Amino acid sequence: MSKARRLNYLNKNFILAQLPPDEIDSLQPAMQMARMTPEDLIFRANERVEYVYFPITAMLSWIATTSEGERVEVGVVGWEGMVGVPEMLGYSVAPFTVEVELPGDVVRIRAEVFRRTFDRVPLIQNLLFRYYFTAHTQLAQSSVCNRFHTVEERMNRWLLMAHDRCDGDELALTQEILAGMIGARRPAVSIVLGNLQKAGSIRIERGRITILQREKMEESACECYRVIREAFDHFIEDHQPSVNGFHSA
Amino acid sequence: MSKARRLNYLNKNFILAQLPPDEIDSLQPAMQMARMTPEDLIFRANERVEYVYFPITAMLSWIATTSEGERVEVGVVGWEGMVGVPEMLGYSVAPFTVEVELPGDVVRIRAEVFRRTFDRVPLIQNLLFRYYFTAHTQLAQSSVCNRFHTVEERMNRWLLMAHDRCDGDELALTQEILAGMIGARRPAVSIVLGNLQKAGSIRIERGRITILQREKMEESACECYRVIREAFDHFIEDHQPSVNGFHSA
DNA sequence: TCGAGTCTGTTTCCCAGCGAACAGAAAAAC
DNA sequence: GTTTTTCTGTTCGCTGGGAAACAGACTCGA
Repeated sequence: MSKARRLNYLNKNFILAQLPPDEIDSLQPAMQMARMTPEDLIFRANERVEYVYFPITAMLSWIATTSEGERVEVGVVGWEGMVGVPEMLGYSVAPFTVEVELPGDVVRIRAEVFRRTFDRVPLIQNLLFRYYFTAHTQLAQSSVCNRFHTVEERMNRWLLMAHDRCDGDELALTQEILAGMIGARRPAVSIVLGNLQKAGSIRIERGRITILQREKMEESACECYRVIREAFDHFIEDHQPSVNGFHSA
Repeated sequence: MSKARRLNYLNKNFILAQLPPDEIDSLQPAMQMARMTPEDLIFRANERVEYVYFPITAMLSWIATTSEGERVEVGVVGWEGMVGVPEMLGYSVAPFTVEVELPGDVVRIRAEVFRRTFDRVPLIQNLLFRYYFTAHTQLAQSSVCNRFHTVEERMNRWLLMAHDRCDGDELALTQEILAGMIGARRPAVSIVLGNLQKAGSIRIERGRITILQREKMEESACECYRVIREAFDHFIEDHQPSVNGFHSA
């Protein structure tokens, strides 16, 4: 699986791309493009949702936490998705935290504006329902992966998923943040990253990880990456029957 | 939180109960009541979905597995829910396995019949979308619980969730099955159950666990039980504004 | 240019729970 | 009844990775 075959979508968000042109036009005044960095919070669990977000080059994460402060990512949201569904369904607070994991651009729309469109257009409801279903598969597979697989396997999976959603081969994140993503301690991450670098798969710099040999990482990742990837490919394919090559590689 | 306050719903499935009477009438010929036991498979991952299922007293589980045969439950489905949403969205295969965990009654409807209703009635689409959103919270919390909490905490959570969905205080399951649910080995389950019995919370018999002191178990469970419970309460409450007391205990 | 702050590499100790194995008890089949 | 199967209780060695701690390296602001 190569990363290249998604480059068609780099310039826009997949969900937004499915909207009929006249709906896009009507949303235009309420849309803003913004550059987000990991310091920007999207939602904190149980706080009010004001905007819905459609990532372009940024990568967001759903984070689940315990009262002891442990945290693990349960799902990623990139150019293929959105966050803010709860508000569309009439829930005024988000059930968990959403953070910016990799800096980049997002489109945001005030929740009440997008909700009017959502309520009026069955196509969008169906699209988001399908997206949520896809996310369901992602959550389930992450769950079994977080339970049974080693730090090394989980890290391979995460880096590949991040690579699918970022712009280029460089991931701007610290090992501390990465540890929070895969639900491990920083020292464990440090050791595993060191091994990956020795193997030539990645290059480590302060605050940055560069993917060098994606293929090697795919080999050593657990099947969870493939399962999740196929779920998303299936979602994309359903709505883009005319695009050649996306799912056939 | 007491179990008693849901007894109103014991005789019917919550989703079905929300359907307009005329829709129920039209579905009636395609509906069957069936008694299911853990030997009956509902869906196996990647196989075709023929029926949608609405549990009454049975409890079903979503199971995620790895290629090594490890397995963990990622969500439970009881009287409050249904399985078969993928088929409604046009996916002909289920993304993961669904099994009967506790024996009991279910209502089943041929998938293509229920899909016609789903396609025609926006109310049902919205209802199922909300249900899926609720399940999302459940998956996310299960994920962090499976990652960080001890076997004892996870078992307390699971037993409470099962107790909420079964008929009475007896859970008909083996320790082997329970181990698969919480993603642990059987010996660990055996030891923890022994401790719970010593504490007077449960009674263990061959193939059966009886809940004796629910309150004590709620105290020693992690917060994950409460988080998931509140998500479901919220879902139920939204659609039952006239029912007093359900959410206020 | 220097020092404070941040990020990374590594070490040591320690334990929950996995893996494997087996004996005893209950149920089911004969 | 007796045999066979299934389920449960328990033991023990082993290990991945959690918890804590610290030194070195890089960055940036004053």
